[in-house]
Amino acid sequence: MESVLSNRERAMAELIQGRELASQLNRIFENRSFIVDGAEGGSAEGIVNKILGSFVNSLLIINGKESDQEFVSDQIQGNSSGGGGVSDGGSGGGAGADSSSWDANHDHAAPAITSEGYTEEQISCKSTSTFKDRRGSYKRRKTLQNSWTRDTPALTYDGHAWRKYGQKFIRNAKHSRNYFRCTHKLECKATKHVQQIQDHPPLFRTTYFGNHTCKDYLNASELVLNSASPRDSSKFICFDNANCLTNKQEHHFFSSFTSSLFKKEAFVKEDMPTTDHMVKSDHNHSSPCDHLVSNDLTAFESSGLMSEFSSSIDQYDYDEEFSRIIESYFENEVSQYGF
DNA sequence: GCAATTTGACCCAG
DNA sequence: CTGGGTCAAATTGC
Repeated sequence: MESVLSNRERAMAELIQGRELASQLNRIFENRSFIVDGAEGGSAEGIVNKILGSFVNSLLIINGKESDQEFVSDQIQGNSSGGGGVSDGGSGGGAGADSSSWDANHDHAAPAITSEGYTEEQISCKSTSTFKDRRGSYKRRKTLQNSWTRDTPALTYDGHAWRKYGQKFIRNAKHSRNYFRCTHKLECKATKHVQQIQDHPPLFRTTYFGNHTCKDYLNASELVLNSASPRDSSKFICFDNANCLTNKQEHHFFSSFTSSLFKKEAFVKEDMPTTDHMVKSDHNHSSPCDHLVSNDLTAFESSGLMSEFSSSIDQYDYDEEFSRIIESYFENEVSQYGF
């Protein structure tokens, strides 16, 4: 049996390794041609995953759960590698960042609104339909311009708050399709729909339409986890703070960690180039790269790492030195990128 | 009471 | 004509 001191030293080593990886990440952001060895070591995502892996490893060591390391590592890698590794979750759709031709189309397609909010055309139809039920009275968009899709194994947060406005069983599809629009529907016309296209392993296809014109995508505090079934379509995870995430008492570090991740996402949205995570980018749309961090959240979320992570923090009676290292680990290194 | 979700109705592009 | 996309009343949850 190894002593706590020994474990601590090894945990420190893991953290130091993670620190070095964070430095690599820094170099990647500074020089995108940066190359390291390893299968996916050269990608920002890969390095982020390694950082997370190191951090989790250190916590597992501290808690004597090293046997789980391999599992944890597999989970992290598994959620980040391969075509299906895109971890924008189904319902947690991302936001478009481009200028939106769809917005224009959508706006243009929107018929003249009367004082009652209906077009003259629609009003003319009242005679044939019940005056009371005006459902479906709208001008459907003509094309799917400015849309793009993502296939992901899980449903994760994408930085935006979405409201579900419809659900439909699609012909020849096993699962229903769920329709979402931005919560700020008055000022933002971004929409998306999510459909589970595969059962084993689960694969969700999210199709985005238009771009977010609302500015507070960092304020979105909820995450739709799974909308595959009607009953499950309203599961949310609150990322406001560590409480929501872990159902445990707030932990300063973890809280800052999660909030930092979303700051990072905003950074990535603006500065990162298109990555290969977009399974299909069509309609002349250059994909917004907003999933670097989301992927990592997925890794935590889908593998149960979040709970493991937080519980480890809770259980470990860390001293000030350890706390300092952890905080500097992210604040000094990663915060350079706006985490 | 308010906001979000559910769900059936309806419209319209293809 | 069909079926995907959207609307909005009803329902649910906080």
